[in-house]
Amino acid sequence: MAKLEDVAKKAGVSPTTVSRVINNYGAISENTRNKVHTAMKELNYQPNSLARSLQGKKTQLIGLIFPSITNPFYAELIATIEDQLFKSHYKTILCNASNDQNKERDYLNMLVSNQVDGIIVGTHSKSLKEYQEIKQAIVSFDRYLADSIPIVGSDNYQGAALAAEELINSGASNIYFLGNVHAGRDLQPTDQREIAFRKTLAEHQLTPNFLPLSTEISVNIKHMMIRELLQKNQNIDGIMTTDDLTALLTINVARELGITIPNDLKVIGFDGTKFIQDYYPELTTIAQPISDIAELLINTLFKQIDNHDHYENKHFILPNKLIKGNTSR
Amino acid sequence: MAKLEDVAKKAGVSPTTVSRVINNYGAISENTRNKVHTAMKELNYQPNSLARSLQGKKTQLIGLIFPSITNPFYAELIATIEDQLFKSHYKTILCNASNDQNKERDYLNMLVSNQVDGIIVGTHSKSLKEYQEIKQAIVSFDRYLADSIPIVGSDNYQGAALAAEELINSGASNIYFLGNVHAGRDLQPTDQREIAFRKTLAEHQLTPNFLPLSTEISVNIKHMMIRELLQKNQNIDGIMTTDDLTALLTINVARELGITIPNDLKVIGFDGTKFIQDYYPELTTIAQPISDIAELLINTLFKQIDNHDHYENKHFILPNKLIKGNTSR
DNA sequence: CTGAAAGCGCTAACAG
DNA sequence: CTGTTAGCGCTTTCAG
Repeated sequence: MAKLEDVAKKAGVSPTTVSRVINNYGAISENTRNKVHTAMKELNYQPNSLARSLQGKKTQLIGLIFPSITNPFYAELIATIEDQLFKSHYKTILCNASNDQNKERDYLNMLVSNQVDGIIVGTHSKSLKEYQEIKQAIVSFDRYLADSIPIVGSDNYQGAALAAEELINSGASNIYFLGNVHAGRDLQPTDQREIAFRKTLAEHQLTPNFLPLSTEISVNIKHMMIRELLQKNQNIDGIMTTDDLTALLTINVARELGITIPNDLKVIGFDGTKFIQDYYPELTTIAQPISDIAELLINTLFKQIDNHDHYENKHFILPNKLIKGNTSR
Repeated sequence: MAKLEDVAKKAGVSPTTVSRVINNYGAISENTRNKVHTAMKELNYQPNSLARSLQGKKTQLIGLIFPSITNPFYAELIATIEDQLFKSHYKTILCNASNDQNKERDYLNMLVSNQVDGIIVGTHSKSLKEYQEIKQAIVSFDRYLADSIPIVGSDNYQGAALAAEELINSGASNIYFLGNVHAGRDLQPTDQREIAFRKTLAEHQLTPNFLPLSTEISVNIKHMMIRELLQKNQNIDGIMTTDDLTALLTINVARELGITIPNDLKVIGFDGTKFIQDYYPELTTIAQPISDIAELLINTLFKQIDNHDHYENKHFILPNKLIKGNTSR
């Protein structure tokens, strides 16, 4: 691996000069600049980022910690963030925490050790105490980590209320909520979905019903649980889920059991990724504004990096939209 | 950010001693070890990886360059690789090249500058000449990059032949191949799918038909093109696609047009991710051995890193499997 | 416009 | 068992 000094020798100049042309710093004669460029080409020189960042220069690296990359919602959010960061000349280090606290901690430490300029956290398990002590710029997607860490998310309350109303307007009255149900301790932003569901149904004098489905359990088991629910409870006529994949599962189960959608049963999902709109357009769902979320996450991070802004108990909330398919109405 | 020297002062020892306890190197008395640990805790010390790696120590970082993370096949392959690497105490830097040559080049340079211990490349556009000059350990998924870069992939020929035979055995005779069609210049491993398709049909005295669908074009346009094909060509009775998503699209179009699957039309996909098996179990498809691919990619990389093995025109090929759903037969 | 020298945070001989 | 010293590859005063 050629180093700066090699380039300097080859070009017949000092290391300082080479550094200057690389960084476009100070005044350099056209002649020496050319000599240096030629030498760099010939040696196939790649600057060593480690050495450079060791001086305190920015790494131009942003770490993302997310619970999963196989879930289309996270995949699209991550891809959008990555794309926008790239356009701002930042590279992304993606860490897949897999809903595993220890892994999350390891990756967080790795990011800190590698001096990333900022961190975007999207994990949804209970939060690590380590976040309290982070010195770098940091922002969270839809989850409380610490008072000093700003949160960006969609309006879970509004979205879920929209979903419940859509089911009710479609004529459903025996409605179930499938998905993560609030554990009991600290309230996270996504718990607003459950709260909105209860409230909206109450406003219409309807009883809210629940099938708790933790993110931990396997898809096959979820499938089985939904199947049991629909078999035992033939009068269910409305289901809202906390993500689109569970809605897909529900539709599959309904088909297996000969339940007609939307006549016998109305289904509405949550997330509304491009993936679902492309490959499962029939699904009615609540679409989160992925692109806006990404942009706001990044802006909030950049304000910390560039202006040393500091936040305290800050929560940015973006509105969701209803996408009407054929599984409701 | 506390540094090693701060810890040393606080513990009343030399920097070397602190370095020794951090790296578990040499002999240290229980007493000093404790003092150092206490000091580290109190200062919330995180070693600076950059400084450490600058000495030539390994970074324990592996870079992945993939064309997309929103495609379920890549998402699952990436997640599997990441998981296995993590278990071997390597962290992953995921780079999303988005089918963009310049982005791919930028990320490659970034990985080299950041001194990653190895690189796994899964992009499928035409290859950058930069790969010729890479000095680090490197391995490619299903694509030729340079003679010195080993390739790991599934048996595209066998998989596609399996798919074509499944359609023929299901009674199809007017069969189309939808997906990437070989451009004409250099032959990539995935081009074997098209070759196998032609060959297999010829063996059965059938004419191969094609609807070329580049990965570049948008899903909506693909949808439209498939719709036109099926409308104009009512006697098509078999379709094989080069990925499962295109198969999903085909099924959607068929439903729109009132074409019954598998009676009127048999469809078979390619990839067979867990995602498809979970949420679209009816699809008949060719499953790539994702977990084996991940393992072999990593082993091949580790042999270069640990044993300084060197490969020349090496191509590892893993077999595919048929997964029977209800869209064929 | 160009160079010499110091130092970023850490590790690795070499001493003791 | 512990400390001193030099140096990884680069940037950055400070001189000229």
